[in-house]
Amino acid sequence: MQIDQSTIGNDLLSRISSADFALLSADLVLVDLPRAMELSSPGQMIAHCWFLEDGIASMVATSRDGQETEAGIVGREGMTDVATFLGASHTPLRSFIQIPGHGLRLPVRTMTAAYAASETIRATFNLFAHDLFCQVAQTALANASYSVEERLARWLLMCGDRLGSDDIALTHEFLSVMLNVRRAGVTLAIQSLQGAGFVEPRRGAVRIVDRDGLERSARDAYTAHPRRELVK
Amino acid sequence: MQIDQSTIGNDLLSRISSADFALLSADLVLVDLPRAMELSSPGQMIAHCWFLEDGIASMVATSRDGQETEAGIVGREGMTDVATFLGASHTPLRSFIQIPGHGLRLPVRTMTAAYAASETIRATFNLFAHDLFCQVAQTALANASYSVEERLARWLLMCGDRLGSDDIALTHEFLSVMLNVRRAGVTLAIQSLQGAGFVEPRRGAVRIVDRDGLERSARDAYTAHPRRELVK
DNA sequence: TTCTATCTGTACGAAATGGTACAGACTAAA
DNA sequence: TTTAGTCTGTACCATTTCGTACAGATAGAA
Repeated sequence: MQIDQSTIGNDLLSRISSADFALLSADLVLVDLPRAMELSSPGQMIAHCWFLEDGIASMVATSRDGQETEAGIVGREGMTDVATFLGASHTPLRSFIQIPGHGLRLPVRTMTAAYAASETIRATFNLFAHDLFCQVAQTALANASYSVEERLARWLLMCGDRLGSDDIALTHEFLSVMLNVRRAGVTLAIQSLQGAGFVEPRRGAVRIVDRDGLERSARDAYTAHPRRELVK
Repeated sequence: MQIDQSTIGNDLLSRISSADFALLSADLVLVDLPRAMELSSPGQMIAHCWFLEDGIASMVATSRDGQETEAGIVGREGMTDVATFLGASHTPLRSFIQIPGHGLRLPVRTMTAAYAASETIRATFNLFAHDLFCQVAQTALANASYSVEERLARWLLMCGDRLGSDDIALTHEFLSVMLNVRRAGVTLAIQSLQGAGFVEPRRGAVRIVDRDGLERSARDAYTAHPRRELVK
């Protein structure tokens, strides 16, 4: 059963030409993406690419001693893992579903074949890879230079962008793991942002109520929405 | 005056086939790379790619408020900037020469044409891009999870790898900017590593005297040498 | 040699963050 | 409605790192 390109919410898949889409469509499978589902694991061969339609996947950098920090996030504007079309059979990053949703699964073999066959697919996917690269570099900067509150603000904004929503359903505990800070530190940062009137805490969630204010809170840790370059 | 591939010390250029090399060689220009030379600047069009033969280039992530942190480094194993062949006309990163040396300059136009023309060039360069991506992700992790001393140890090891030397000629002041820590913090970290017998400070330089010890100091912030995957 | 600029070592309080613990609030299941 | 589990708010001290300052050491220029 073929998937109709016009019904697709993933930006990469909907933007490519119908000829390019035809290179992929036979092997695309619509799947549920429940919370915590692991999309790729460090050190393991990657079997599938994942194109998100909604929800958010997180890419975390890991070290052998168990440290984990989020390097980047991907929503409907992208896919995981770029290692596949860049020719690496595995990745040191762990990708998993942070906010559940739906997406499309594609065997790596089909991805690499289409990438090899079509210059326009390469152009589209390479730009996404570059975009993600920049996001990760920005995360490295944020982790070295900005306070917990600023990093949290950046993170909420990036999630909001990708969800197209101002409700971000994640616990303080979870946020603290992503940002590599204390759980109590997240609570304090949220309170501070709440005091300024930028967010409203809920149990198990945070709601953005003043996006501009939140952007100011993030200072320049949060810059442009990554889609901008692709969409322009 | 053509450049002979066999005389080239850059790993990317020496590894590609002679047919692939022929796509580039007419436009390659051998250049000196003095300290602080800017190879690409945030927000500006990229005119040339740079292939290092020795020395080290630094890629720093920048924000508008003037924060700067090193996201990754590149030596003879690679080039800058990956944005060129990934199809982005500019990059948010600033690249400059950290440790002077020599290299080859190539117009972006030639790079993109060769990338479009040759699947094997794509394979080689894409793997490098993925490698660099992983390095930057690891930097994001290090910045969030490790102490100044651990990050410094990682950084010295990465430099040593790329230089093929244990003498790293950089001042504390410079290191502090790269790591986004106090200059005095670098001094203390070096003293600690010296006390353990892993490095020896010189004026304007640090010498690695016990590589294994330094690796232990870096804990798991420093993992594998990035060349491993490419060379294997 | 002498001078000057740069680099390094050291010190101090201030601020941010970590580690940990515990109580109250909320939610969902029994 | 009760109960158990989870989540959030708060507190305390320890540790790391920052900001800053200044003196001594070193290298190169005059």
